[in-house]
Amino acid sequence: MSAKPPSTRSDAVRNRKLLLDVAARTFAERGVEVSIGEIAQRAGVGKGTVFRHFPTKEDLLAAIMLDLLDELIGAATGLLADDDPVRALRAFMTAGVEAFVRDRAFCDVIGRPSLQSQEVRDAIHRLCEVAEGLTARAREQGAVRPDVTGTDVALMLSGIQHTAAPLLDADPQAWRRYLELTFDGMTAVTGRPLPHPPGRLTLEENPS
Amino acid sequence: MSAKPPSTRSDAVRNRKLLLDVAARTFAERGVEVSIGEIAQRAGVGKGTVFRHFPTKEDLLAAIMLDLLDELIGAATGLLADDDPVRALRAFMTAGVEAFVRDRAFCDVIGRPSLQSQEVRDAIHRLCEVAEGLTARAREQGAVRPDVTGTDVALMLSGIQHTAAPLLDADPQAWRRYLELTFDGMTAVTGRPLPHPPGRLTLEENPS
Amino acid sequence: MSAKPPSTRSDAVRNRKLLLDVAARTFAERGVEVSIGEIAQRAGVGKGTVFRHFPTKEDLLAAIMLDLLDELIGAATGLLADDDPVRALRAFMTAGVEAFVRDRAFCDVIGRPSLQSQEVRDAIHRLCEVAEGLTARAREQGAVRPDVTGTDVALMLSGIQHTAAPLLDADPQAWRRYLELTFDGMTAVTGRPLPHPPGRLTLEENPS
Amino acid sequence: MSAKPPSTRSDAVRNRKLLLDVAARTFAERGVEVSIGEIAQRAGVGKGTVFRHFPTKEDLLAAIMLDLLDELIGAATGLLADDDPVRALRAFMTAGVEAFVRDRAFCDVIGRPSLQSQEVRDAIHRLCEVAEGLTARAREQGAVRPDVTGTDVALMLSGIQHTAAPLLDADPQAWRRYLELTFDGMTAVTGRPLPHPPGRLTLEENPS
DNA sequence: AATGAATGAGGATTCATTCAT
DNA sequence: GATGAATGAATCCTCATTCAT
Repeated sequence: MSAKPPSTRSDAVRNRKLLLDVAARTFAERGVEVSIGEIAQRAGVGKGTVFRHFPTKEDLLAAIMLDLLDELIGAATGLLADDDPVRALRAFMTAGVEAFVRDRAFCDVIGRPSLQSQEVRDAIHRLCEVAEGLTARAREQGAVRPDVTGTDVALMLSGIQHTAAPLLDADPQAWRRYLELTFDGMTAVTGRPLPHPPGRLTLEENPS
Repeated sequence: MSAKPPSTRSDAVRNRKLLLDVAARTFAERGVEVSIGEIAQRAGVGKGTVFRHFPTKEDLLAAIMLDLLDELIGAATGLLADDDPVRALRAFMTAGVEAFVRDRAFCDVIGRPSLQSQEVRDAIHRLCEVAEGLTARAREQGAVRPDVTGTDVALMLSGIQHTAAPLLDADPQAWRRYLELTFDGMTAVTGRPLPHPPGRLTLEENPS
Repeated sequence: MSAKPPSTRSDAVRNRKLLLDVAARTFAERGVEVSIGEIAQRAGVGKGTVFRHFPTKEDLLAAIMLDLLDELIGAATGLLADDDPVRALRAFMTAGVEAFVRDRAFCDVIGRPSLQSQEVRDAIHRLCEVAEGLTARAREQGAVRPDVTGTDVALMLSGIQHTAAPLLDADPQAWRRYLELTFDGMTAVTGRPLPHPPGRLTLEENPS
Repeated sequence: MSAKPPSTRSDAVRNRKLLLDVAARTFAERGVEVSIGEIAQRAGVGKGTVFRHFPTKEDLLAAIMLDLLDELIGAATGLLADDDPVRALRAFMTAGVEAFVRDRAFCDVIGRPSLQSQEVRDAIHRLCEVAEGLTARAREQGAVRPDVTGTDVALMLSGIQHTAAPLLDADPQAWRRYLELTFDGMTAVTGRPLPHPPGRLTLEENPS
């Protein structure tokens, strides 16, 4: 009852698609702060249309984030078929960091649980699971330390982006340096286990 | 001459201190978005009082950020005297990540150049320099890879915080895991240099 | 492209008109200092509505001043067709002084260049030009002294209002006395030229 | 009981004088809008000191306006002794217009009755009386038209300033042109009386 | 008396959201 | 369904005035 199914009228479908595209691009460039007004303008539709398709700004944002997450999950799932686990894991992390680098809103949302709808939290959880699939294969083969989890890997994508963030204006590829460094940390053979148990993301609304 | 020095009157000094404390705490908890009105309310003073001490919100934020940065720089400088370079570097990074973990506004400011005053940029630059001092000693002794710079280290502090961010509500120490992983990446002996040249932070205003 | 054209939707048109009316009346009565909030209240709309129609207070003021100036320019242009140049000039000055007398904001704007947008400056310039047209005809026929310009005439409209200002509450027609006196000064045959060259209004923003 | 006599303590006397000077200069340059804070700063005293000497901003303004008016009244009174009535009248008007040209706040106050205290209104009344003295002498000698009054003359001072106002930045002497024109209007022999009875300034508070 | 710290009402402006057309 | 007009809460900031030091 809360999630009214998207209309199937052809113009509405088209508009919904258009809005998602434009909003995605706009949020990506400028973060979650962009106003609905600007998105509507860029899309060439009225603000009312945005709100018809997405009852609140949060809903619109969530839809876009879900798309992004699904894409990433899809890519990761595909990589499970790669017969070189390390290459697959690296490809996944590369794609993941790139997604963050490209999208300021994605960074905002992942970094601020208060911006996450239940659906987004669920998708993040699924992402962690595929990541775990990829990680497990590399782990089993001894290519990454035994105590690195899929959640670790997923979380580090955002961390790598943020490490590089202050450099990205001047050098859009700066993240590659930190991805490599992180990768080396994951694969390092230290003999010492990581000093803190791995995390699990909270699936429920945080009542803070 | 344009920036009048803080008053030395005892009541004003007390209030200024109170304001900095309350504002620092508030910014730390909720990020740069908190309104001056709320800070005033929490401090039990009128809005006008905040503006008397800090002519703009930006000034207040900058003062707090400078304090934080100076503290960190001071700690790092002290660690230069430690005779174990690796221990010193690790201690510095620990302190740095803790600073980010404790303070959402610090994360906001470091991650968004548009929020940085020239003074803040300068302080960040100084921080990178001390970080380089600490890193160089560890590097010279072969404890960290030869191509890791102080700026790398400083940048990674923020990255580590962001990696752990989604876990911190449930587990405030989660960052320790990622600090260790990062540290291992820095110290890993791979034989391969990092794939992208190290960055330099821009010192001037970015005219974007 | 930056200044979106006023909406043509009937309710918006009505509201825009209402807003202009109310704002014009309010500005007229109380000068440029009235707050947007008060105008909105008097118009029975929300503050946001005012800002939707006029993005800044300055824009609203400019729109009203332009209307006023255009009206005056239109009247003056019409008077160019009058076959009695002196009667026409007097009619123009009468209309002009009346415009000032009726409108405190008009006085404020004309008297304070910092309140003038480029469009307003341009309109004032056009007003001076029509005034010159009217003046020239009277001058040619020897009815006004040879060295009185259209700009002189336009400027004196405001002067006459200010002369009478302190009397207007008690006697709303008091300006007629000073208009006559000024007119007599303009038409006086003294044989002596005016002691200072005529002025030209600056068309560009004053960088003071 | 409402007008506490100025203190006679030497430092207080000195401060009062200093404040009047600085405030007069500041008001003159920038009009009645200047903040008390700026005046205090320019005078090198605390805001509290300003309010000790002048309980409200209005009081300070009134004191300055009174000084200005008294000076003008004094000069006019002196000119009553000049044996050339026309020269004297012209000298008075010159001094008067200059006073307005020099002082934006004077213009503001004269033009806006709501800014006038009872004392200021009284002084304006006295000014009109001396002006009448000067005018009468010129009138008797047939040098100005028979129906021009001292109040007319006094009022026109402000009008002349406002006529020239838009030119004054570019040409600080522009008012001379309009003073002459006005003077010629006053002295014109037209045979026609002015079309509206002379005004009298209201002495009481206007309950608008 | 002098100071300048504190106050809070008031002002312009933005923006998510609702609703009449 | 689409539109964009209306709304009003929220934000930063200014300034006359009061009052503790």
